[in-house]
Amino acid sequence: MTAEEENLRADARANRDRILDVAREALAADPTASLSSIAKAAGVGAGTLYRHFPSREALVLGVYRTEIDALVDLAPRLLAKHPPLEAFRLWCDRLAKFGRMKYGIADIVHAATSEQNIQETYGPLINAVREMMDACKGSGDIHPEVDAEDLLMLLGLLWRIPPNAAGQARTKRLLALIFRGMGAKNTAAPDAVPS
Amino acid sequence: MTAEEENLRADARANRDRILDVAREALAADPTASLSSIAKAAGVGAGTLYRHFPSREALVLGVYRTEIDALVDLAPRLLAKHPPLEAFRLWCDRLAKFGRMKYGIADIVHAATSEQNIQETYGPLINAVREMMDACKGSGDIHPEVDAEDLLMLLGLLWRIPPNAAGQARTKRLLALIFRGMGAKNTAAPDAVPS
DNA sequence: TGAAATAACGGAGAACTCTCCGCTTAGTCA
DNA sequence: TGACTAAGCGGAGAGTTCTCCGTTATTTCA
Repeated sequence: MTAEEENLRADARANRDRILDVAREALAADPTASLSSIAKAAGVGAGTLYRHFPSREALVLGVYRTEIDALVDLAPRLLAKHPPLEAFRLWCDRLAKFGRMKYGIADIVHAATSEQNIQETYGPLINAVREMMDACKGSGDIHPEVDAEDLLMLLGLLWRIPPNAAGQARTKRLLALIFRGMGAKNTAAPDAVPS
Repeated sequence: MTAEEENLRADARANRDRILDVAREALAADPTASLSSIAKAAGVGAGTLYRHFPSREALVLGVYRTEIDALVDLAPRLLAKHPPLEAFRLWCDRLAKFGRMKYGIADIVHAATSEQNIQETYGPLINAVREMMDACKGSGDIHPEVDAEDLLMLLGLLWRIPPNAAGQARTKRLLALIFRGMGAKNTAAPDAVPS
């Protein structure tokens, strides 16, 4: 997953970084900012932007790469400190919270689920989920036939929920439903969700 | 929900019908057919098409309105013939099947979940779900706190699954997970899903 | 029936996405 | 260090989406 960043000619790499910098600001200010305006602001042609990020989704994923990596890193750390099921619950809460912060951009990420050019960023996320699920299966906390990709699909849904009070309640209900659907017993207090 | 069809001037209504006719064919042939090409084929200006259907989603929902209505009508008929939970399961299977047939268009429908101008078509679907869920709650088959809109969000997800063999397996797994999440006991044979 | 009122039309045009391909330049090797 | 060779650039342009608003048609009602 670093292949896209290494083996790049110096100028290409500089352009890539510059585009990401500009895009981070532009998208934060307005999630619908046009790609051509981002290209112009970064001082590159549209072709250059599209070569590096073939779609809006790819660019967004690039921009939030850091946050996604952090989420991936979090998984083993939680597993080390908590029983599997609890670790998994906490991780999902964090994932939901991340989506809540990025609402308006989240649907783009979600739409990207099945695109190949996204798999590179998406893959590590799947691995993190799988790792946690395997731990939970090992401890008998969830059904063994539940699939990591299935689950990530469901979790991606959480990112499409508006970040208001009603949305937070819905997130809580859906997470509860999903965990129950995976066969988890009601061990966690439903109010233990950190804000 | 008929307000959009009544109170229309004669020419407007004729245009609306013609657009739907043309769009049905054009979208069946190519789900990415441009809206301007559809407008041209229907012999109306772009403005007219957009006034009737403010977005691609609205047009698609209009085109599949018949099928959606059929799905809505199906709910009470199933409830009359089967125990609540079984009726609900059968209905969800039909919903999944519908999505499978319309793959490529389904994501558009899914994306429209929170748009107001879609609520008219979306509303009856929610009502159908609520009706079945209430029956299931009445018979104690599912948890009382599960929400109809939550569930429809989850079911909408099924429409985004590719209609191949792997996709069908995933659909089955997800439906099983969702029903388990709602608190349903494993009553239905997992192979009872009609193709 | 003949205006007046207003619902609806339709296409020009602004803004955008994405591709194509001739040109430029970084890396390489004798 | 001077060319050679791809990798990379960038902008023109084709195709879209969606809006705006002057024009046209349908109702209504006197």
